[in-house]
Amino acid sequence: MPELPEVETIKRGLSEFLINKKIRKIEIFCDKSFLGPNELANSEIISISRRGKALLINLKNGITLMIHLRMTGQLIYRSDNNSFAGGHPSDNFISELPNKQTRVVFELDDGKLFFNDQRKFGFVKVLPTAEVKNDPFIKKLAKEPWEMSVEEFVKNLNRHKNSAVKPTILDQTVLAGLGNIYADEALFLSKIHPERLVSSLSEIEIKNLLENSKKVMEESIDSGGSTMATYVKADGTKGDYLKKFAKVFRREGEPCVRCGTEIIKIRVAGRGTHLCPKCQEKK
DNA sequence: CTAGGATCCTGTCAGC
DNA sequence: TGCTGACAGGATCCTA
Repeated sequence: MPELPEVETIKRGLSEFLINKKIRKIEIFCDKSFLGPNELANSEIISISRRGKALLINLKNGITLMIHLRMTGQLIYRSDNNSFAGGHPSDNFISELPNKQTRVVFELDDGKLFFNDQRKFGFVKVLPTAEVKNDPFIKKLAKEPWEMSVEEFVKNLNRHKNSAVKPTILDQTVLAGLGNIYADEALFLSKIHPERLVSSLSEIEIKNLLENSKKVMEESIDSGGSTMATYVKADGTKGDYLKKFAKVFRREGEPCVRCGTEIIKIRVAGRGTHLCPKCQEKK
């Protein structure tokens, strides 16, 4: 997915257009993508928030729409005067909608919000705002790196002493927000090999890892995450926002920016993983 | 309880 | 051209 920075960017982008607007109608093209009753006609959006990678659209009637984009989810807003799109970068940002990847359409009193999702792993879930905190995913979710103390991070990591560090920091109950891109980037900045066991990490390395997790996600938020604005450049050609800050992700074969060694791609716990074999020694 | 692999689903790309 | 397998910005479920 769409990791924490993309969801944060969507939160900010959609807030500009959706606050105080009413949802007139919800059209569901894929039952798997919409969990809960469709009884939200004329409900007003009062705020949009976020917990980890989950987007929360809060309605005046005490209902919250929890949206998780998972791997390929996108939210695309269009009206006569405005448009905004974010999430998994693809031509859906600019193509005619709805299309065959459209799963849910929210008709607003001003424009439409499309939930597109190629792989159908993502979902929109209807639940009482007061129950959001009891949702199984939200309930287990760890703090985001900005709120996480080193002590708590150590404690959470130590539940997985015998696991490799990369899958452990991808575990949202250990630290909220990192996904496959930012995990690789944070490990590169921290000079930690992704396959190192948690038990082998020093106090300093853990502290650096937490700091760098913040840093990579902040940088991405500052550059606008993955949205229409970064997907399509002003001249209409396609941009690649990843190239702006990613030092290792999808850079296999290119020289390391620190030492010039060729970046390699390996597989760790089933996920494609990018690293500099010299800066990130396995030990 | 943890560890690790399979699984959900659609689409694209490399290699024959 | 067509087929086949690998892989994908995530998280859960199942088994050991």
